[in-house]
Amino acid sequence: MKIYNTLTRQKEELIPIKEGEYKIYACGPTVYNFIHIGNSRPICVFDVLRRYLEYRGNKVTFVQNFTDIDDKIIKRANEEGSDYLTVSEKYIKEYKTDAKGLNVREATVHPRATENIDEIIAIVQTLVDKGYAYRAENGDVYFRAKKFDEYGKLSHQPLDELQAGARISVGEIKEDPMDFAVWKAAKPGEPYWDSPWSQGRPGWHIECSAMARRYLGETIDIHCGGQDLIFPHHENEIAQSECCNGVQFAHYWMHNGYINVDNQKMSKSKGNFFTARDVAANYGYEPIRYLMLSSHYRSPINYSIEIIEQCTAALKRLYTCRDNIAFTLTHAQGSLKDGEQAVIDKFNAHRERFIAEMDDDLNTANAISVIFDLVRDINTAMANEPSKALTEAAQQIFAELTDVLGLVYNEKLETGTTDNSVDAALVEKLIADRTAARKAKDWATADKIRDQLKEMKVVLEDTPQGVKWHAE
RNA sequence: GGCGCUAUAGCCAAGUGGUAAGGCAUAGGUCUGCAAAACCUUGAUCCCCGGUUCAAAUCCGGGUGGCGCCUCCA
Repeated sequence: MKIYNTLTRQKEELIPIKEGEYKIYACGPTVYNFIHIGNSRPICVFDVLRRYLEYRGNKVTFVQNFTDIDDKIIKRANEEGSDYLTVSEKYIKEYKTDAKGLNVREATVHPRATENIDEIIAIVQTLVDKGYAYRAENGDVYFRAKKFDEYGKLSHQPLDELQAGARISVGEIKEDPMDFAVWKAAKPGEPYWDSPWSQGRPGWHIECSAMARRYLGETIDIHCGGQDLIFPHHENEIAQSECCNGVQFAHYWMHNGYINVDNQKMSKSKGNFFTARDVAANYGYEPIRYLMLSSHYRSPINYSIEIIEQCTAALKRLYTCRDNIAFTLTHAQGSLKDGEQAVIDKFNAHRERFIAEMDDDLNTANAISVIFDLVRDINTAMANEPSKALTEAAQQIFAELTDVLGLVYNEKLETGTTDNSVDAALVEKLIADRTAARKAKDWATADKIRDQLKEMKVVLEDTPQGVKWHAE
């Protein structure tokens, strides 16, 4: 498999440290608010990376952190008149609700910054001992960016150019404008932990270095995150980890593109964001996941409601196919018939292509197109009185491929309506009445019943094998 | 100022040398009592101008438009 490595700016063959095992670290959310559509992109994309690696027979250890202590969280707590723990607990819970809705599997470990203070202090201590970090007079501890020769190797920014353009205030306390905080002394009223330098809290970048090392070791295979984290966050992580441990931090760096709104970057600070929760309320979560996978993960996506509706329509086709298979399975019989082996061969060819596309830098857009090609073949086969054996083969490969992408995971495509319950017994009775009316060629009555069912959000399909219905 | 990304049908979106995947929408057809679903058919001089090549959406040069990072942000 090849993936694009931000470090080298090219597609590279993905080779793990230990064959058959991958250690992946993904930067998780700072939990001070509901996640927005943009936040849901890395979550979905890297969930697919993990699923695919496992599908190909690898063991994956996937670590995603929660930043649960941070300026924004403290600010939020002050606004709400609560404390940082209340805020972070609340939004971790909300995050998990959204992640579950997006069909994102729980990470192997979801460490929290505040549960790893000892590890963080240990790393800062090593950096101070080695001369890479220093205590400022106010109790902050800063990293000497210029002391690390390779600083800038991920973002490919020459140090002096960074300085020229950066609007970094040359604080009195820092030796150099490029230096960044690894430990921040608490201001009055702020939460703090004891440390050799001051009562304070960890800087943002150091926590990822600490949690990656504690749960995955000094060198990991893949580090993931959004493109906006390349600088300074990931650059700083590299500096801290490599100066501390003396070995390469991550072999591969993967970064997803942005979600834009009206071609502008969506961000919490701009306020032009849509939360996943809000979109899900009207369309369900799955169209969001579909959208994230419908284009290449490094390309920008321009979000709009129209796009979400197109995604919903596309998904509907997948759900219809799945339902067609299930319906056929209720009456299909026997082993493979003449000519059906050719259909199986076609299915297998689709699987091969699916794998080839995913192997090419996780081309989910093409992987989806393969699934649609498969759907066409399955639909054709299902319309042709297939044997039970063929129907089961169709069901198997459909589930197999959609599961790698984590799509088609609801009992029915959520429409956002609050009441999805249907009285199945009543539906069956009305269908029986309608069937009787149709037999008597009483079309008026038959259509009336169909309209009645439609008002109940039940859609009918007449097939040679009987009436098929589904709730919308 | 430095470093990058991007421009493909009405909309979304693959495709890095051999005359354009897939989805949505549209139109026509098959099937159906009518529908629905499905299936078939239907649509692109690949932003512009040069160049390289037997051959370019794809490589090179130059434009133009859009966007991002360099500051908290997925």
